[in-house]
Amino acid sequence: MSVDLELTPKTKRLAGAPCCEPVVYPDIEREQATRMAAIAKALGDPVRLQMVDVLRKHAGKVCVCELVPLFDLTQPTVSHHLKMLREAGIVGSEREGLWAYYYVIPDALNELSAWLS
Amino acid sequence: MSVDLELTPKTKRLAGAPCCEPVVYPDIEREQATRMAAIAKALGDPVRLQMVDVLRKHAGKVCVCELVPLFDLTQPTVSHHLKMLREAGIVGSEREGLWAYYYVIPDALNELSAWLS
DNA sequence: TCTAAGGATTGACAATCATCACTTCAATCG
DNA sequence: CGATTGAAGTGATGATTGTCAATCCTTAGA
Repeated sequence: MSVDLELTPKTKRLAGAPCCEPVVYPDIEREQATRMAAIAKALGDPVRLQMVDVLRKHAGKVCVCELVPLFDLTQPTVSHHLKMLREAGIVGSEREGLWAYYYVIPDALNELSAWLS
Repeated sequence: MSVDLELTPKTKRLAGAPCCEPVVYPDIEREQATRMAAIAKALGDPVRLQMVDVLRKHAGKVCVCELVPLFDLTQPTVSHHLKMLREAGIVGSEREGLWAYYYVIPDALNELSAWLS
C-alpha cells in the first residue's frame, strides 16, 4: 500500500537527543484500518464467529429460531448478536411472515480476508 | 468441517408445536471459534490493526519509539495496545538495551485467514 | 554515582459490551 | 376477535476496554 515508513536504524545516541525520526502517518490507511477493524471487532466474539460460520456453511438463509438452540443463550441475546453482525455489514436479514432469516453478505469479509493473507 | 446441521425447512405449523428441530452443536468448533475470535478481537481496534500492518510491512523488528509517533496516543497507551497484541499471540517483542522491538509472529494469523477465505 | 531516557505498570474514568428478565410488536391460527 | 408465537426492543447490571497522568524499572551516558 502507500505506507512505506523510513524506520531509522537504532544507534547509540547522545543523551538529550530525540529517540527517533518523527514519522508521518498517512491518513489514507486510517479509513481502511477503521473499516477492517470494525469487521474484526464484530467477529471478535466466539458466539458471533460461530454464527457467521453456521450461516456461511448453509449458503442459504437460516431462521433465527434454528440459531437460538445452537447457543446457550436467550433469544434476545442471540438477537442482539445478530444485530451487531448486521450493523457491521456482515450479515443481512429478511422477514418472511413470522420468521426472520439471516444470511452472510457475500463480499463483506473480502477486504479483511485479503489484508490477512 | 464437521458441522452439517439439518436445517428444517420452515413450514406452517400448528400453534403449540415447537418451532424448530433442536440442533446439536458440536463442541469441537467451539474451541477453534474461541481461538479465532480472540485473534479477531485483538485486531478489532483500528490502532492495533494499523500496528500489525506497520509491523508486517517491515518484516523485521520495529522499535516502540518509532511506533509511538505514528499514532496520536501517549506512550503508555501504545504500550497497552502492544501488550494486547502480545497476549493474543500476534506479535512478539525483544529487548535490546534501552529499546524494545516488536515483530509479527509469522503464523499467528493463519487460522483466521484460512477460515475467512 | 547521578541523571536522563525508553518502556512497562498502575490507577482512574468514561464508554462500550454481553447477558438476562421483561416487555413490545407483528403475524398467524382458532 | 383473542390467543399464541417468533423476533426485536428496553432497561439494568457486571465486566471489559481505551485512554491518560503519574509512577516505576532498567539501561546507558556523563
